[in-house]
Amino acid sequence: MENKAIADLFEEIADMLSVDDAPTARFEVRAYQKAALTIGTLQEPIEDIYRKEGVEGLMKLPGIGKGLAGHIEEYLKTGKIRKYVDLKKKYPIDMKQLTGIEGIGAKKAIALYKNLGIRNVAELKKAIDAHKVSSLEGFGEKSAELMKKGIALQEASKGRLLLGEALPVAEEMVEKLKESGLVKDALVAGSARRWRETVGDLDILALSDKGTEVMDLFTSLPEVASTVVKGPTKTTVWLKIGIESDLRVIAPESFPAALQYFTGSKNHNIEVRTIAIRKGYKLNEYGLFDSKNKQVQTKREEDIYDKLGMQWMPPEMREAIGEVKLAQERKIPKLVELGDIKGDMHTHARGEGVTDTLEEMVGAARGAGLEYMAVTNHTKSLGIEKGMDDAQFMSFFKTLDKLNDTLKGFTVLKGAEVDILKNGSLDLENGTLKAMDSVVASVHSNFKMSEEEMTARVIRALDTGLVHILGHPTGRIINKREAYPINLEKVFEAAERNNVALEINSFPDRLDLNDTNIMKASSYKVRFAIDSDSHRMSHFADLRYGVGTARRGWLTKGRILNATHIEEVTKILKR
DNA sequence: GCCGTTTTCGGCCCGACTGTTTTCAGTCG
Repeated sequence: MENKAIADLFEEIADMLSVDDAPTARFEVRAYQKAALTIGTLQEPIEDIYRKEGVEGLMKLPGIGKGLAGHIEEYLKTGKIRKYVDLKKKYPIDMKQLTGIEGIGAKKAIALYKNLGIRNVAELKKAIDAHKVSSLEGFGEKSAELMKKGIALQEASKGRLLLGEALPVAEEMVEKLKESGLVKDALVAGSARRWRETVGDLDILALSDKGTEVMDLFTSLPEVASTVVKGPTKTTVWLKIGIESDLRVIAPESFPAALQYFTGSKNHNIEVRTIAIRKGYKLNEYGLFDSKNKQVQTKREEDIYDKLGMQWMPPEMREAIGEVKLAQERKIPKLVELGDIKGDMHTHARGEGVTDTLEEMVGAARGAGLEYMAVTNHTKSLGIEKGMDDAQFMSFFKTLDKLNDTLKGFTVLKGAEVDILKNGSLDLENGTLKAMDSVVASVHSNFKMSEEEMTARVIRALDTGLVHILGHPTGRIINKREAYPINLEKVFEAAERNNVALEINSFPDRLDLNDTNIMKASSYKVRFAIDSDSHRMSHFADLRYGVGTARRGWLTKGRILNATHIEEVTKILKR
């Protein structure tokens, strides 16, 4: 996938062009930035588009014309772009690293190079300490100090955080704003509202007419490490968890538009704004305005979409991948919701546990509103997780039978998360597996196989006909481990053939399948299982991340195996 | 460098905030 590399190159070309004095240069800069955004957020590998449709295919992308399509072709063929190489000779600096520091943009980075020969952050640090920066024209003591702080913060920055780490912090801050009585409403917008698997910052909106007081409270919250900028309507802080957070205080008449605007995505907003312009409106974060610049009354986000001839769509869909057209045709699907989930097909619990007991896990599942859970412990080859052998499973199932006799209105299903061994066989006897209600099969070892071998391994497991659910189908751990090489199309075919549901694992660092793979899979006749993979009581709360991911894959309730009551799920599992 | 139901030429989003500037430029989103 070359998308990121090309987007980065375009971004850097834009930065280097931004110091050009030519009157058209600033528009060229914008063109490169827009193209970088398009390519950076493209779902499909750009090399696939080029392979299938050539330069013409590239030119169909928004913001890509003849010139930029030519650059992309050049990069795909030769691995470099001449224009970039030439500019880089002029400015041999680590642009991405320098502009990554708060307060440094392209122009300051280049000014630092021209005047002091600074090429990277290490050299910048030295120059600041030698008081060379503060004496530079256009810079001063304060900006030098700010840069120094920026460097320290960048070093402490965690980049993009898991949604599962960031969202609870955002919710906590929103709660404190609300409790203060200073705001009429507050909520999380941005990529967190879209349930992206990772977030680069947290955008919070507050409805209030006491901007200054709200901001004072915000900057003094215990979650905040330091304040970056502070004004009555917009304040940016660094959070202790290593990312930034923006709070915007919005007036009531602007709230729907602000919510729409700050939820994004940027590409989605560009599409929506284009429609607004075509219909004679102007849409910005303050409101929807008609051709006489008079604000159109909107009470809710829905009203804005409605005025533009569109159906409202859930934030999870707003990634400019076809949802705008669907909204115009009024064909937005009703996405699965957390409340639709009736059971959990993949949990871990023991009769007597080192952590939480079986009874405690059942209590937690009930507390999460579930009607059933399959207990699917690991199998013997996973020693580190105390995997059980055939005899242990059969004896454990007797414990489950006894437990079920004591439960009313809740069912514990018998299952296993059976290891898919290196050769594709399953880690338990067929007879043991046949005694189970729910067999989740997963790969936990030998990740370093070729794509052919891994694909054949998983398909062989599915073709046993003994598997109900394929657990975390790609094995990726966000920010830690890549997906193992596997031909998912072939796996989806095998899942369809064998009536195997594909898991959407809700663990915040797994979310596997992810949104784009769910989309790909949904063209096959397969069900999905949104599972918590709970190892302790608190993990059931993570189901919402799996649901968010399913919604980002545009899934409806009807596609979800465990969005059915116990009677029906039992029927489906029995086949 | 892109783009076209006001244009194949002449437009291209803009507001908040900060620092160093005495009226504005750079950064950010």
